[in-house]
Amino acid sequence: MIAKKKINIYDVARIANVSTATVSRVLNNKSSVSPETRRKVQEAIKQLNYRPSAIARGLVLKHTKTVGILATDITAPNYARTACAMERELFQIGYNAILCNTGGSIENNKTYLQMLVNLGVCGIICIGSVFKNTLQETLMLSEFSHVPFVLSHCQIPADNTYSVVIDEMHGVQLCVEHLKEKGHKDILYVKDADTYSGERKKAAFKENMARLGLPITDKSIFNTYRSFEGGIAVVKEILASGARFSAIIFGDDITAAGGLFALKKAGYKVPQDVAIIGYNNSPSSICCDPQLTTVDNKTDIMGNLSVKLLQTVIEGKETTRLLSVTPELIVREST
Amino acid sequence: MIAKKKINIYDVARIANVSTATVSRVLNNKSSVSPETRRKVQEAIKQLNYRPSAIARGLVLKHTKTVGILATDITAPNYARTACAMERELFQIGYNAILCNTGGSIENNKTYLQMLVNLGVCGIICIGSVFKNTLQETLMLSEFSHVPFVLSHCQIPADNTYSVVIDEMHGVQLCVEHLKEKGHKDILYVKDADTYSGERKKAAFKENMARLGLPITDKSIFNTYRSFEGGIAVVKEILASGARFSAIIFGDDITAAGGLFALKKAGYKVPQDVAIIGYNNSPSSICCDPQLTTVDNKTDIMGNLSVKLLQTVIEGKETTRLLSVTPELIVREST
DNA sequence: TACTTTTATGTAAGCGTTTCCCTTTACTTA
DNA sequence: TAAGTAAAGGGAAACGCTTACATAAAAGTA
Repeated sequence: MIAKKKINIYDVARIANVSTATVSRVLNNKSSVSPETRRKVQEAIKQLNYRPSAIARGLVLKHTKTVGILATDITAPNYARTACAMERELFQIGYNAILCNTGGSIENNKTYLQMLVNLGVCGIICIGSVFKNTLQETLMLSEFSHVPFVLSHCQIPADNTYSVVIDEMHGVQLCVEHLKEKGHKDILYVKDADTYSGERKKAAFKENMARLGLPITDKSIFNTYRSFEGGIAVVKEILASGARFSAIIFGDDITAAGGLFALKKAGYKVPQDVAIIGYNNSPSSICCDPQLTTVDNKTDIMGNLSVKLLQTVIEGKETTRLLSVTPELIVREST
Repeated sequence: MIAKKKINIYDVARIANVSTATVSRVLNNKSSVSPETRRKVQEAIKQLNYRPSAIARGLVLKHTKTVGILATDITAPNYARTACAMERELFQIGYNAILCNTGGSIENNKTYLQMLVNLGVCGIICIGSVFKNTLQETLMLSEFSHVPFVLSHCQIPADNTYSVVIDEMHGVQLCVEHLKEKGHKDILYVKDADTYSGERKKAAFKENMARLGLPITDKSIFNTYRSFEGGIAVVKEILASGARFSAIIFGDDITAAGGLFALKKAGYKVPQDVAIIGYNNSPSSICCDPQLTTVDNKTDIMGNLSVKLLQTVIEGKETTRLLSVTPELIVREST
């Protein structure tokens, strides 16, 4: 570590033979600096290889030009892609992104939220259901409500929040309609996450089945945990339950992949004997054999919209509180 | 937005009837504060719900207690998991993590690097080959060499850097030996990324084939791009080339999955006609049918070690410059 | 010409912390 | 008892920037 004296705005001012105010002005592209002076200053900056300290700037401005992204699990391809899209978009409009992976624990969330605020972020975007419990969530967020934030892939029953969500209702509707068209009647739904969208999809399933006049019984919906193993386990349970079915909709591709695996092991042919639909259009869905029909929920658009929404909130403009994006059914070999 | 006056250390000092110096002392657990005073101050802090500004603190301390993680592509499960592990570990030892997804362009990298420095990070960890070109990389990093940094999943030919890498040589060795044991002689390698580890793996392949006395010709190594489609394309190329082979090692699972797909379409049975090995033990590898034999490169350990290494560098202690972790072969159905 | 306005620049006061350097008080110790 | 030491806490400078205010020069304007 070479002890390198950090050069500051005074050094630049001295070299350029002007005041720090002037340097600051050229730094921030303020008007009323003569071309000649501007040139001198820029030269000095280049010569000294000077970079303004974001921290000092943050102190006086009361904010750093950054926004925090709080993600429950960056390991989920879906969230990872959304986060990437946000990052790109933010970068585009001059913001830096601080990505935090909370793992979903309430304690972690609170700590990270606090840290982001202390760090002077201009806004916060939460990806996914940040807290497990919605009440908790509402309370928690109200504590930080003085900093603009938007919820992505999630929505909570509080009227002071902004969210952009995927239209789960529509996504599931596409699945059910597609299956019905293919002649299926006995359709099962596997819920694999206790999150906002998990609940939404389940509700959407019931509603759409009813709407299309398809049978829905107490053996229409099964629960498991999101993973390959979870998929295997739930299929075993389904088989053991004696439920009638010719198609299964899973809440996520990886769970669907596990289910597919178990189904094939049990002697079922997919899609001949049973059709399968996954969710999220993750890389895994394309690796399955047969390749999974799945729902793409437009992670890029989600990310972009979230950022746009946050921007308007930051700028204090009026805007709608809820943005909904329409997912798309990707039909492949499993149906 | 409620205009909430941010309360500061002066407010606390006033309420607790002490000086700001004392408040600062209890904040930082410094000695020589009487229990009585400490209690008073803590009470005031609680009463006002005061949180010290990380920015102001950063300004005087010359650093915020954060480290930057520069990742080429957070969308790659491998890197995502490493980043998560780092984040957890950093959080553990009291650091905040700023995760940046650069997309790999030189321009982006430079900008992000600069931003991190300006933000006062204590250190930087780069995941993956940050720059495409190694020379560039060396130059670039030397420009930022006054802030401690470590390279993860990458290593460059400069003697002032610290890296933790996966022992690619060993990983590929495991693959080749495993294949040889299974009776394979004509083994192909598909390189799918122009990165540090891509090059390493290719070199390791050649070396191990030679060491084990297996044939290596100008049709032993093929190139493609990392993706499902890339896998399909390269298999078509292999088939068209007339190369002899009974096994293929891919540089990544997703490419292997594409290759598997193409192979099956072409009428090959896996593993009977041809064995396949992927790399990275990603979720996709388990979704394939047959499930892919693959190499797990210990993302958690990589993450943890990177952080530990960075910590010792930050603390200025002597340490080894290169840490190498040993990957593990996960044998599944495709071999 | 004498005035008002505009433009270009400098001065210095913050922003919210930490910490160096004092002072005061209390306690030892010979 | 007097001098010395340690503990507790305060005052104020410093960190590197932005910007309100002040000032001076240049340019209009009647």
